[in-house]
Amino acid sequence: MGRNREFDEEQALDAAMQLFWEKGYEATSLSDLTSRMGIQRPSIYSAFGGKKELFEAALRKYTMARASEIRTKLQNNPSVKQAFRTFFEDLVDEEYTEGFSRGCFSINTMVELAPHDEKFEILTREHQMYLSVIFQEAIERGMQSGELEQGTNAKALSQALLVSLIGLTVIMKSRPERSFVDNSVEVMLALLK
Amino acid sequence: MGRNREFDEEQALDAAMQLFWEKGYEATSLSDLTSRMGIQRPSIYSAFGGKKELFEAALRKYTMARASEIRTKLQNNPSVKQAFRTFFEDLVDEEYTEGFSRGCFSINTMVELAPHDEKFEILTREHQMYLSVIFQEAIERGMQSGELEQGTNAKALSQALLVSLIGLTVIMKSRPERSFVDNSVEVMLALLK
DNA sequence: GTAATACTTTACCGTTCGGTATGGTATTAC
DNA sequence: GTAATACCATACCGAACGGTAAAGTATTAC
Repeated sequence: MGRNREFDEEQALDAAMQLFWEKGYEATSLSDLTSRMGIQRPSIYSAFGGKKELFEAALRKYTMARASEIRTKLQNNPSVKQAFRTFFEDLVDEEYTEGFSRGCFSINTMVELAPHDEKFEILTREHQMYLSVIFQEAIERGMQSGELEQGTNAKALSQALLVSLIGLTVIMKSRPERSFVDNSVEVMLALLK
Repeated sequence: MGRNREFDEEQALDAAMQLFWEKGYEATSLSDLTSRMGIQRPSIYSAFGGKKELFEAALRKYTMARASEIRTKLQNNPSVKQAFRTFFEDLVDEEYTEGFSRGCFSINTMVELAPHDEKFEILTREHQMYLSVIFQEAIERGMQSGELEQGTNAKALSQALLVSLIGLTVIMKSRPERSFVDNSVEVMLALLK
């Protein structure tokens, strides 16, 4: 009995995710959230708990979506080298096309919250570890198909590529010349051989 | 005429730098600052202007000190390969030795402020560009001495190494297993040949 | 229809925020 | 010594913060 929730919880969470992604945790106020989510303050508390809990839910939603997106992109191409190239180049294209650089929600959180909050240290670490495994599996596929050298250290290489991806994502926030980023991508992709 | 300033401005700025470095801009309050700097609130305003201006002064102090520190480390070793290795390994050691990961003040600022404040976009970009030139000069020295291959693209390589350095610094905030970082460093250093 | 229930809305809570006006105090120039 | 000056410390400002109590409203079960 009783009334049913009027707003779409998933849709509201998505709006919160966009906002936290853009502005980070501290700089996002509850007023920002209510106006963007289209619901009132107590609705946030009844549906999600509080600001921190809402942030965590938003981050979880983001990391799950992002991981499966990356997995798909790397699997869609029969050539592993081409798959990584397209992935990196698309990433750069998107950041330079948009007027604004959101970067990666998980990376932003690693910088803002992970050093002071163990929950987010763990959450972001697990996401990065998961991505590095996705990278590793793609590289191992390339080794099995003969596209990549047999002697390749798939684990170390995937970890280095992930670290480079993070570095790329972060430095683009300072809007360096496009050639800077393009050069870096070329050097990284040359590791795949 | 009139009274002279009682506190050491440079020392107070240094305390502010440490605090902003640890906690970022938004999460650092004026109360935090006054207690750590050992001075009262109006003294901050008369000496530095305001919170944003104090932050900027602290960031400038940091980037200048950091750049010259890095330049020194890369010049101190006759072998460029060894210089980069020591530089990266020391960086990792320091982060894993301390219980707490401050990372790099400029990188933290790139993530927190650069996307929303052009002044810090420019400031952080210029610092990164400066570092990449330091890297490039080191690599070019290595090419002249014959330690590195003549065909090396010094510019692209230095940019890629800088991007990797940023990625390393950031991912360490999530405290991955040490082997993860060590592996990445090995792959990156292998680019120097 | 009725009573119970759970959501929405409004208004408000104490606290903390960045920033400043004010008054006391030490130092300077003369 | 004296007057002018500039720093220091306290107290305070309005605004915004995260969070919640209370009242109104729609929906449910019976």
